[in-house]
Amino acid sequence: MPELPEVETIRRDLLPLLRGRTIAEAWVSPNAPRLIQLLPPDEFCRQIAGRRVEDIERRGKYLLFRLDGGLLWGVHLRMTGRLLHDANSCPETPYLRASFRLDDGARLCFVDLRKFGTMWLVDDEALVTGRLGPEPLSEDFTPAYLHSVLKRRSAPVKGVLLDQGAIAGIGNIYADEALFRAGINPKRAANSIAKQRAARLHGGIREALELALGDRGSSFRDYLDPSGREGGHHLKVRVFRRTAEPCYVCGTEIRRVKVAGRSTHYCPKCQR
DNA sequence: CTTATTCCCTGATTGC
DNA sequence: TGCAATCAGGGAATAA
Repeated sequence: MPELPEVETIRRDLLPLLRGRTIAEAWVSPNAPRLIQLLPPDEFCRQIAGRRVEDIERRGKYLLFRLDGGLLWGVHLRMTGRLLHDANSCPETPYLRASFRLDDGARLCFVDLRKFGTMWLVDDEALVTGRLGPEPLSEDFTPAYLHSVLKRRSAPVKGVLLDQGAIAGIGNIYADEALFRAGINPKRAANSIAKQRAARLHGGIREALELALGDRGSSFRDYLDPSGREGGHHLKVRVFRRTAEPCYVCGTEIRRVKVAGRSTHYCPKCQR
C-alpha cells in the first residue's frame, strides 16, 4: 500500500529515468476497465503518445507527470499498483494493466493485482488533486493547522489522519506510526486533542514519514520501487502489524482494533 | 457540512 | 485436510 514515502521514492527514482523522454506508445489492458478516468482507454493512449515528460511531481499519494503542451498524467497506485521501469523489472505477469514504451527503448509497466489503480490525462490539475489537504512535509502544514482541523471533527483522530482532504499522503501504516510517536490513542475524538498534543502529533507525523522516506518506504506486501526492489522501513515500524508483540518502549502487547473501518495497531499503555 | 457503510478486486487467511 | 467465507485496504459513492 504505497503512501507518501513510497510514492515519493518512486518519483525520485523515475525522475532521472523519464525526464526528457518521450512516450512513444501506450497500451492499456482491456481487462482493466476502470484504470483510465474521464477518457476512453484508446483515447488516453492516442493522446499520451508522442508526449515528452518534462517533470514528475507528487501530491499526497498521487504521481503527477508533467507532459509537454501543458498536459498532466496523473497516477494513483491505490493498494497494489506498481510502476516498474525497463524490461528487467517487468516480469511476465497476468497483472500487467498498462505499459508505456519510451523513445530510449525502455518500458514503463503498470502492474496492479487488484485493479484499484487509476490514471488521468488532463489539462486541469484540479481534476486530479483538487480536494487534497496540505502536504505534511511542507511549510504550510503547521501545528496550528493540525490543531484547527482536529478541533472541528468529532470522529476518531485516526480517521482524520486518513482523510486526504485534511492532510495529503497518510495511509494506514503511517497513521498508526504517527499516533504511537505522539502517544495518542487512535480512537480518541479528534476535537478532544489539546493544542499541546496536536503539536506532538504534528511532530509524530513528520517523524514517521521522514524516517520511512529515509528507508525508501515500507514493503509489507505489495510495494516495490521502479527497479523491483523492496523498501526497508517495514523492518523498523513501532506498531503497524506488530499485533501481540511487545511494545519497544514499555513491553506491553501491541493491540489490533478496528478504527475508521481500518485495522489499527497501538500500545494500550503508551497511547491512552 | 459531518460520519458511517458499502463497494471495487483477488490472493491470503481464517473457520468449521 | 479441504473448501467456503472472510479479510485486507484507498478512496469514491452512497446513506443517514
